[in-house]
Amino acid sequence: MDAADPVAEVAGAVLESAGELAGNGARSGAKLDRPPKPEFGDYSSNVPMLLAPAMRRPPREVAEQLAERVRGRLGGALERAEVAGPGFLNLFMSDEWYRAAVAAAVAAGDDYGRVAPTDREKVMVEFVSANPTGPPNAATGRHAAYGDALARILEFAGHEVEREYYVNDFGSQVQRFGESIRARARGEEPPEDGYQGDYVVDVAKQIDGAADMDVDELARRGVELMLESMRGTMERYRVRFDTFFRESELHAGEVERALEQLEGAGHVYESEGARWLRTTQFGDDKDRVLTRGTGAATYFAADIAYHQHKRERGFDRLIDVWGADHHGYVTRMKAAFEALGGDPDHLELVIMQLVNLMEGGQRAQMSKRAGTIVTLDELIDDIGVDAARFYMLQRSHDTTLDLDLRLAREQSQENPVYYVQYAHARIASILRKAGDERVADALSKDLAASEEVLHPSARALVKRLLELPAEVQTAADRRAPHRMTTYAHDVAQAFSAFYRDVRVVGAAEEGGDEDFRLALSAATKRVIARSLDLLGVEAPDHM
RNA sequence: GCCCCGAUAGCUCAGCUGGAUAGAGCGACUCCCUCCUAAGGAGUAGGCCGCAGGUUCGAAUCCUGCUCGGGGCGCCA
Repeated sequence: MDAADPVAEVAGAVLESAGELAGNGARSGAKLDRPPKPEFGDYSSNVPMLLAPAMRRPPREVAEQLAERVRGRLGGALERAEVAGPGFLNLFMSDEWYRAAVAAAVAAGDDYGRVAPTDREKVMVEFVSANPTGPPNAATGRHAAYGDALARILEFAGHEVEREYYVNDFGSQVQRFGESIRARARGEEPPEDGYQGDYVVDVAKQIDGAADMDVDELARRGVELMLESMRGTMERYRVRFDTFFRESELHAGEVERALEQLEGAGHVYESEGARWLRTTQFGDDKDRVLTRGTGAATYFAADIAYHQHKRERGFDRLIDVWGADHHGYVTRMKAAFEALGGDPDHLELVIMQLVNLMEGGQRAQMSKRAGTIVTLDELIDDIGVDAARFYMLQRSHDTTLDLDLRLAREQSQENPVYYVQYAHARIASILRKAGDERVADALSKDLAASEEVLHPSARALVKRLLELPAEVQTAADRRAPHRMTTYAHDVAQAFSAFYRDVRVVGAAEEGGDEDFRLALSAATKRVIARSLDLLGVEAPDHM
């Protein structure tokens, strides 16, 4: 049997058998599922129903033929195979198979769950990229948790990943930031369209002679101070960026170069004194301005240069994490990317839906401009990094997230994250009780040779652990870190049932194999730790 | 008007590249610590999976149309 992936071995047996029956063409859509009820076996396949039309036989008859061949292939790993319902093939695995499966997971050690990509890519994940004119807020927290977790997952799935923060340190907003700092330094109110928040006062205090300083210089220094503070918050939030790329760098020639390239490709025209990109050629509903009548480049032009710059840095794939308010920007960005010769499929623009910070049912506003903010730091102070990250990652990125502070605060002990962490700590406690030497000894045993008769709870737990590689793959492929939160919870739950039904330390007293149970517990601990790590959440040994 | 996202249990949401009797957490109610951590466990109640059609052996899942909610439609960034 394939020691590396017991589930793949089962799937392979089914697919190969199907190929023998109907030829290799008839396999698409074939799946190995985990059935909803124990009576339906450990694994089931819909293959018979898919093959039936091609074979011109009733699905259940096809299933019988398939069962025969699968039995031959799997031998002792299979307890029995049954045909059920409209034509499902249900497989019941033997203890022998389960023991070998645990042995395989244990043997993989900390690498368990790591998947080998068919196509290893160099990926850039650009995220947060919040304007450095205000403190990070809850939305920043969602973007940061998502981008970071996605990067962790892609790395674990075998890709080479770089994390970048694009700093918008250029243009009118930054200008207004400088003006606001100067006003505060002079003890005045910021301009109407400036930044009203108190943090501007703090920034002003940190810059000597701010009252008389040039606005551009003030803006520059202010941005650097904000960035420094952002970096601190991100570090606290366990988010690390490989690079901070400043928009201003692009205005020293990169933007002009990108525009010339577009012009050379014949996608640019002049009208009403402005230069336009013919994005309509690439599916946009209207053309977009590159340089204004004043001659100044638009933000769009800079962004084009930025993405061209990314391409030139040799990435196979660019993933940008954007806020919901940027969705209208997607088509034109992809259009520009394509106009420059890029493959639009290799530029992924992930749109994060909003975070609504609620306070006891009331909506808390999050406008950076008005300065009425619950900052990310305040959120972390309130509910902790682990809960904050887990909460932010629990939901799919394309659903609006309601985060009720009062609830998160009150329930911080009842939070799902604590449930998962508790399971981890509990296993740590069991292993402590057994002792390091006992555990090391158990892990070194030939578990496949164990005579442990698995309790249904143990079987359920093993099956959960075996899902890790597929979950990692799915989370990576679908850019869906939230999958790992559900999975982590499921594993914790499966362990709780195992803990309830099966004694680990002192297993011999109830006729069990302590070595096997210790190893299974250790493997579970690793899986939980891994799942949490991919989310950037800690896995404590004590709680 | 156009574009994006959503609509699943009282609340917040998983499940969505089609499978068997639709799940979790929280909330409500009833129980369980002589026993490796009760931050735990067992159970009960709670669903026209927004509506209407369509495709299919099979639809919460795919397609079309509608309804409602959120967001966006600058020579702002």
